[in-house]
Amino acid sequence: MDATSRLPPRRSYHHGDLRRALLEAGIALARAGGPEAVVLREATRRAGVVPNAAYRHFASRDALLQAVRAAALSALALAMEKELARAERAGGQAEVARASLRGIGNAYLRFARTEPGLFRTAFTVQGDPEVSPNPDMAGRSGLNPFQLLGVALDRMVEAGVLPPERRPGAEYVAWSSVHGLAMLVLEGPLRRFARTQLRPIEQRLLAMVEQGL
Amino acid sequence: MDATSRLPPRRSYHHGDLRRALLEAGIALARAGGPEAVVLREATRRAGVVPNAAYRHFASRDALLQAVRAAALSALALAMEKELARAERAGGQAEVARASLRGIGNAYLRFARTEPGLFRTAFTVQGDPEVSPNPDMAGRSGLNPFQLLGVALDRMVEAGVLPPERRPGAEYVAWSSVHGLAMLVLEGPLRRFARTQLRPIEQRLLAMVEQGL
DNA sequence: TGTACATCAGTGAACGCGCGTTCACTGATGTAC
DNA sequence: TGTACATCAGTGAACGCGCGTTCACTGATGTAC
Repeated sequence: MDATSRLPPRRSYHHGDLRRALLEAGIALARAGGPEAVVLREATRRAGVVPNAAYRHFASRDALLQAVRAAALSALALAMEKELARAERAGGQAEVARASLRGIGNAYLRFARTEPGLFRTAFTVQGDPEVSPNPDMAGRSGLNPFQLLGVALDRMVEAGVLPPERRPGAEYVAWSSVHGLAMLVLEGPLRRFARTQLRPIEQRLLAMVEQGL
Repeated sequence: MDATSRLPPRRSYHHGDLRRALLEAGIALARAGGPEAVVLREATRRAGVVPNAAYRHFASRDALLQAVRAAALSALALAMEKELARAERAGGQAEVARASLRGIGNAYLRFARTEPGLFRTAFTVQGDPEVSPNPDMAGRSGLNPFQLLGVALDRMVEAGVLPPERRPGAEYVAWSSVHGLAMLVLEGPLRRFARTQLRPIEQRLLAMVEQGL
């Protein structure tokens, strides 16, 4: 697209770190335009390399996309970990647990708001599932976003805020609510809402989850 | 794709009802493969007509897609209306109100489960918003799915089950939860779950919304 | 330290794909007198 | 009821597009002796 994003011709025949360069170009593309914007040829253009050179490092366009996706999930996991750490300084055990769950939800919604392209890349999978726990999708703890939500819910149980019998399956219910709001904001009827209108809706949703679980 | 879906060559030069034929082909395509499967050329093939003939009836591929989308929303609205009517026979006013909200949620989740292609076509908009209330998206009542959710929530307030001050914005919170679950089932971590595993999660989510609102 | 050779990471050129869309056309239909 | 003509709804042929991907290649690098 944009000429500034292309590199000047290299002087050396070898690139040096083409895999990383392609991945970073892919991330930039996803950030700007979501998964469908991750175009192999454009990534090679930005890396200053001929199109087919990508095949030394990625088996296909889809392999590149999956790597970008993993990076996006990892970024979200890192944001969640920060919130969890912050929650630990919240006071009593029950308060820590509640703050953890809210923190996870807030990190998720903030990620959707501030990085819509990466968010969509992370969560709208078109092809096959890929359920395997991939370390590339994780944060520093080695846990991915879904598992980090589990941590927050475990804290709720340990703190006696969530009855143990309601723990199984709780992540699906919590995840659904927050994910749905994120989607409505990104590509649904809430698309045109300003951030100041969104905040109260977000907080109300999180309160509902906390209470209704 | 499939030869059975193509019509034998017409005997008359004029088709007779090409617009309807194209729309129905488009709906069939969306049903089978979601929005990206709504391919103008394939629709004309199925209607037994040359590709550019479509332009007598639709200004562009996107116009056809929007018409299909409206039809999908209308189908959902009809399903919701049925649930609302059924809820009216539920007993006392409070019980009717609760049954209405649950009915709306169930209709939504069932639509996502049984018509994933149409669901995705209805709700994953790639281009511009189109917020205008379009009668083509409505059910018999003239209300679209979002407005029908509003009806259920109004009933909750009238029945005294939902405090009036919590009414504004309630549709966004309710919608988010249910929409999120539908998305996770269609293209998220719940994709591989059997229907019997899904049902309890669905019911629990709806209970949470009812309580947590 | 120097040379021979295998391996690696790029280049160059070209494919086929199916799509949406445009143009100039012609057969069929409906309307006015 | 019959004819003349405008309008409508199709046909036929062709575009350009940018993509992912394959093939045979060559320049650069690393390794063994």
